[in-house]
Amino acid sequence: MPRPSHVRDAVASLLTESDRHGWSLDEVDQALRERGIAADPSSIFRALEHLEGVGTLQRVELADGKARYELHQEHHEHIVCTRCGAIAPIRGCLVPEAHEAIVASTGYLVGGHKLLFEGLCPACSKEED
Amino acid sequence: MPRPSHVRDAVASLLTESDRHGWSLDEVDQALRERGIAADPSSIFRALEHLEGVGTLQRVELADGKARYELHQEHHEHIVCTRCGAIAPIRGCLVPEAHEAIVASTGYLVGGHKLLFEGLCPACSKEED
DNA sequence: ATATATGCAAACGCTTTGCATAGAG
DNA sequence: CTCTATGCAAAGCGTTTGCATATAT
Repeated sequence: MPRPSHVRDAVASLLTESDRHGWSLDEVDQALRERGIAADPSSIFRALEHLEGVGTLQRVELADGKARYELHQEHHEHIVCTRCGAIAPIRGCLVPEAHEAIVASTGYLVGGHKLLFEGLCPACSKEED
Repeated sequence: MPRPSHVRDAVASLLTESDRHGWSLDEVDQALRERGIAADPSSIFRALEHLEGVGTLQRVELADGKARYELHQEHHEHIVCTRCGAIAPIRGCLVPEAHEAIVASTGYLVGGHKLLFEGLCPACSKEED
């Protein structure tokens, strides 16, 4: 029988209770510490891995080379601030059904897509004068 | 005055003469060896970095965490084969002018986007029966 | 003589794994 | 006793940098 797993539980609560997207391992680590929970990075890694395996989380790649996780939910895109790195979700799908056109031009069978916008978050756009 | 730079020149010719997109450092290294040119990874890295700096190449991120380079050219997207990793370009822009909608929903000022399709390349889709 | 491209080796950041331990059932 | 979550330490992997060397001008 499984033992209680404080790290895994803490990671799950954190990502469930926050509406933040695209958590890196370090960001999870830091947020846990702020909640008074110190956990080893490898434990957080395994927690994220496990929660992805059971379908609670999904891994997203935001083109900065870091593994990022968020609640597994309906398809959506992200926008990342090029100045401070803040990540916001963009609900809905902005990519038209271009599958046929892509098959025609490349011969590839399209399985899915990842769309990432870049820009300035509200706070950073103010400070840029 | 600059000295001749065989590594940099070889990298530039390679990426210019091939129509392949999204070269990783390792792929460049291997292709150079096949051309009979052995170069240290750090030299290839610096060559890519330099060629990006002078505008010959551009760095692209294809969500696998590797730094990838290709000829600097007009905006286009990519599709990557989930089975063998082959990369093909998709000419034109498939993302509608959703900037106003994104500003409305997120408050971010949109600067650009990166769109990556995933699928099966022609060769792999045959072998999948 | 000066400037720079290169190789070599090592540092680095982040991810991942091996191993021993501790603690719940 | 058995099984699993955890910490600790170390290995991996790709990128990046410091340093000494070689070489063209």
